[in-house]
Amino acid sequence: MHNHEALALSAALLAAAGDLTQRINDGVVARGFEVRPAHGFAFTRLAPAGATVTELGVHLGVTKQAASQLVEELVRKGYVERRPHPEDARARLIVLTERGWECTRAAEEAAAEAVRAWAAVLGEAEVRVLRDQLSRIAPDGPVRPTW
Amino acid sequence: MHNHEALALSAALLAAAGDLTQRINDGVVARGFEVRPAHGFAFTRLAPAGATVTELGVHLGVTKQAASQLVEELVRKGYVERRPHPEDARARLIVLTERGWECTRAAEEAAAEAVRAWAAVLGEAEVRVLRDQLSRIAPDGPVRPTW
DNA sequence: ACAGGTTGGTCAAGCAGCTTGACCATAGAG
DNA sequence: CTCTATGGTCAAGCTGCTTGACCAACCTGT
Repeated sequence: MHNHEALALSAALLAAAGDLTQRINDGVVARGFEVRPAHGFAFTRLAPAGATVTELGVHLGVTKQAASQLVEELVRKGYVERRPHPEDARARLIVLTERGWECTRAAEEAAAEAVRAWAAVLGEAEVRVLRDQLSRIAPDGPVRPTW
Repeated sequence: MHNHEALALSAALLAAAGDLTQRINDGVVARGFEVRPAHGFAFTRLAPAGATVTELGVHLGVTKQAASQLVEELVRKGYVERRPHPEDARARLIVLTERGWECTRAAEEAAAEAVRAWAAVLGEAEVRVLRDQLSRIAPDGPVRPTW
């Protein structure tokens, strides 16, 4: 593979990621939630069993202070709440509220919608292959919100 | 494909894009260029035959004012220069300097290096398939630098 | 038991990079 | 030869991040 092809791959990857991010966020906003993409990335970390502010910062690739500000905003908008951590009195466990779960489901719907558009171009099977390939590349790297 | 799988695909795509972006930029910086990722995205638009500030803004997904500021920074650092536009006296054609071309080549090398790491995991053929699939999804969408 | 260092979280200030709004010069249509 | 649209810059403002300082709670070793 020549050098300029590698750069083209990068550009295609970034364009696809940007396209998808915008489609999902647009879909969520259209369903009546006041959020930005970074919030969605936070939800995917919080959904399973909650997380601390510091863990959230690692997941998003930002400082814990920035993560704390983001949580503050989500609390204000009613999507999450801070609870005392069951095992560490210093920490707080951030968990989704019912509204937060609704928003997460809306994001899943919007994501499925966007991916269906891809499936129409590539075919269902190809999309599955694409997902499998991608998941082997950066298994649990941080989702860096800005560049 | 279930909804949560679509969201997982999105996450994988974003993580891969973030990973790749950082690797490329790290590689370019290590080769002695003082740039951030947005500059690289600008270069890919400027490389073929130059571009106007407005065109650059469209490519990057920002306002022309923001693009103008970015160009100003690149001029200051010696990577590009503003020339009178051959067909429109209002416009200016932004073109790469020799140093700009060096930086572009460095980015291509760094990108090839990063993609080689992927090929070690997926196999050369799979990477080619990946690129082809991606290029069919968002052919020339803007590279949105922030979210 | 407790001193010393580590870790989770917040407060506060600063800043980089973007946006909006205003403006000028040139282009292009009628 | 006006009238509107377009390319570009200047200026001001804002958002979301960073760095630095700090407190409270944890966790060692002694």
